[in-house]
Amino acid sequence: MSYKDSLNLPKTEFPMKANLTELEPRLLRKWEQMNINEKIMEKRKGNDTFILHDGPPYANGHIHLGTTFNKILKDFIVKYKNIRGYNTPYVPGWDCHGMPIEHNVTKNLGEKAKTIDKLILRKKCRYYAEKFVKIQREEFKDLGIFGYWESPYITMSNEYEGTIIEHFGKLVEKGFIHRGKRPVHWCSKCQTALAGNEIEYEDKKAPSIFVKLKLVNEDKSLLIWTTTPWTLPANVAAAFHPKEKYVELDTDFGIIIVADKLKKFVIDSIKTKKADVISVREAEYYNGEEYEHPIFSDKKCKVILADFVTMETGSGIVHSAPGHGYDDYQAGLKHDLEIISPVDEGGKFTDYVKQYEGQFVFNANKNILNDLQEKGTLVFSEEIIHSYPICWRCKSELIFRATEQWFLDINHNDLRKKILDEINKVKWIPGWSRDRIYNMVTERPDWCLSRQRSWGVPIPVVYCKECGEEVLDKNFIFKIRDLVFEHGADIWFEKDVSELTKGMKCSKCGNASFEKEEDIFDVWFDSAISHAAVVQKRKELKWPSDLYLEAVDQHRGWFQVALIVSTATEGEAPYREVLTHGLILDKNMKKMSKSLGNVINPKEIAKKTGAEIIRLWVSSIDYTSDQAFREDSLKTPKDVYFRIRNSFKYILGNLNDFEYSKDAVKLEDMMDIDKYILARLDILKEKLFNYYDEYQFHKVLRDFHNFCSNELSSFYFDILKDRLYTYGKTSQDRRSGQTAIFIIMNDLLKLISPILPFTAEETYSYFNMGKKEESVHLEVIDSNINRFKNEQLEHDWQILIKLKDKVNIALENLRNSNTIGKSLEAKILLFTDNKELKNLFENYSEFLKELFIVSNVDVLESPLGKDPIKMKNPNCLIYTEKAEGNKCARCWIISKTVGKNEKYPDLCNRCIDVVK
RNA sequence: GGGCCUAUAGCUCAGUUGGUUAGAGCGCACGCCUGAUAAGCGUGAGGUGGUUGGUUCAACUCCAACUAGGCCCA
Repeated sequence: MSYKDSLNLPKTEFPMKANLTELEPRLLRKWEQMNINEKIMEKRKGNDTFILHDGPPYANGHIHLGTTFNKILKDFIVKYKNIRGYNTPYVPGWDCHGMPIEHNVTKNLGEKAKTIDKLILRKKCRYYAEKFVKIQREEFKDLGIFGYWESPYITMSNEYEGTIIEHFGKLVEKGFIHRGKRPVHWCSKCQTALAGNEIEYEDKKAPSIFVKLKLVNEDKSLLIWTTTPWTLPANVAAAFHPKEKYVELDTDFGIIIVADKLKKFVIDSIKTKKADVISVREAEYYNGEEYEHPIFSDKKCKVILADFVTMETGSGIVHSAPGHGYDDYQAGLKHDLEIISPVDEGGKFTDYVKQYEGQFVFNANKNILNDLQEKGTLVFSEEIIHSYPICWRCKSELIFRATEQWFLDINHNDLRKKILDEINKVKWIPGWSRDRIYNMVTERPDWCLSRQRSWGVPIPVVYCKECGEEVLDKNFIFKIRDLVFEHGADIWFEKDVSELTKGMKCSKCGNASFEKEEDIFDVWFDSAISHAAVVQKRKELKWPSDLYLEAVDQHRGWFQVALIVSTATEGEAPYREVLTHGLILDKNMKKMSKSLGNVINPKEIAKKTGAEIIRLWVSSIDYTSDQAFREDSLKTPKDVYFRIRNSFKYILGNLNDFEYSKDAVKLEDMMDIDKYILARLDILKEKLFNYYDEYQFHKVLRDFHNFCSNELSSFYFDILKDRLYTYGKTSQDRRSGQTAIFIIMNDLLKLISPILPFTAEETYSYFNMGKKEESVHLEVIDSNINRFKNEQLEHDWQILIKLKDKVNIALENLRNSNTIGKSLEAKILLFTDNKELKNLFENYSEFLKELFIVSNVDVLESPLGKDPIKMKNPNCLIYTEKAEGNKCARCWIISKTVGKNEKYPDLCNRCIDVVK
């Protein structure tokens, strides 16, 4: 007969199949309805805070795998700190101004863009940004991320824009802001500066010329090569590479100086018959040497040393015009060179260059060549075709032209040094991240704050119409700030300048009419002040933040700009810790980009597998290095997920008749194996707490999964089954096991809830734990990790488990010889000469067969004649046999007691007691 | 070209201050179970440690160069 009904088999509604794509929306709705964030904040009020300040993603397009990765990592930390009881307000934010949005909006406008009113364009940009803030917000929420989604920070809000202006005022007040020249890509047809992604490249014809620059004191010349003769009037220096050797050559064109490595190239290019090497010298020898200006003969210029000089082509000596080249500009700053840019907005020479005044630079090339020729300094000239930057809109060739810009002086008031000091106070994770930003700050130039664009926060400065004097006045700026707080930054463009400057007079000439600055702030300035606009202003937050967490590109970006502004205005860093993660690349470790067509949409994946699996994937990898995402990247996380889920299901099923308050067994009354597994639970908790605290999520997941898989499923649960199923329902031993798995469930749920918030919530709803919160995320995990630790048990069980592994090998041999199928058909015989092990066998004499899941275990007095499996240290011989007796119809154990009882002829004694 | 990073089994990761046969999970192969069953258990096969040199009695671990890839500059 069947005794199945008399068993306590697991029973639960908790579905084996997760069906995450159905579960997740359901729980999201639940959280939305109960307003989970508000509830959590209410519950944690007054507790220690942990502030993770969100770096704002750009409100352009849908979220991608990188932003998904980043937000999930942040959520791990916020949810972990929360379950540990911290008050962790998380305010997500968006970066809303800037070129990419303006560019997209302008592109959509087509021809109309050229004539559109600035205010209307700004309005369209605002709609555009709003649209994507909404889209991204829903996409982030779908990933199970908690936070102030209903009141995020957006950099285009009145309050935020006002704070940007306020901080500009603070910087002005402290003397960090100055005006200076800087070369930018300039379209002389559109008469506007262009940003990086507005520049296209096309093959264009250009002159390629070698020109002699005569040394002042000697009858020798430097030889330079250029493809932009029109920049020669702006020449201020000749750059040598500091680490290269230079040779003096006696040629058909006189004695010329070129880089040793390029002499052959030069000789071939200029077609000189004579080329005798007179000397070879280090670049340093020529440093500071004076030469005659190529255009203005009475002007003297100097040789400088600069790293950017290449040995790929040319002569190894670069004609340097800081007003017309970025390298030159950088070198110019370093060597304090004059920044000359004698070219007007239309690309025509100004009166600085009398002989070419009014000529369009590209047309002037010809005349310049002629003049050089006449002078005899033009050594060689030809036409080449090379890739040249052109305007994305009108396709005309761009020039590099120095323009007036606003700068933040990185060296004012020792700022650079202070920033470096602050860097040393911050904890950078991983450690090398400190070196990276330290080197960057050491090298970086002044920060150019101004952009010649429309969509951004205006720079609140006016110029005197009469004398051109700039009014950089904190009182004026703060007045504008107040207007912006009230009306938004559009007010700057809406109001007439006379209204804005009412009552003001030029401090220089006394005139009262002004002109508005039309430039806006670099968007990095927007996000740089989030620590002030958000962390300082929101009452639920606390400055400085505990943590910033962004990808590795933010050392140049957000980490750095925030640090600069904060150090300049507050005197210290806005964060205590900075965590950097790598980037998500495609399967070939290549960057994902639209043009390569290898972009993976997280929404698509989530639709198929659920966000939970993406979260598990995020937690499974070491984020400190870049990660490849492949189609099968989610395969392992899926398997891991099902294993974890099944462990939960097993526990829930076996607790269906258990009520902790009534049925729990006291620790001292529990069976040793139950005490042991609880000791292991404490050890697991201790490790996971440490890993979480160090933000090492892949170690959290690894150990959590190993616990579920090794310690629970294949070891503890497998052994426990017999007891849970066949023992008397209310027997102490069965209740002991249930008590253990109850405690395990209670901790595991909370331990994994930061990584698997949906599954933890689902499991929690099936978990009968008496008094419950509305959500698992309102719970706090017991921080005590020394409840069950027991060194003696740990020691003993280490040996027993080692023995079980050996027994498994013995059983496998028996199976392979077709003697048994399942282990219950076997009997184990053990022999040991080790005292400690003998003792263990005595203490666990009744338990050994449960441990091995066999029907019988005999401890022998002496070894048997047959071949045993051997264990070393402690020594033990293991023999196997087929168990003797009959199979109990109820518990399936083979026992000699089966058949002895008339009433229950097919049951063993143990089961008869239960069934009775 | 410069600063910083990465490179251990098919995949994701461990490997204490250099010291015996380099570990785990997943996957894979084979087998068992059929009372966690679109589950569970067992056993096993997988690694010239990116490459090449060097230091050392001894290097995955230290040093150098190189290769491939990444970020940020240029």
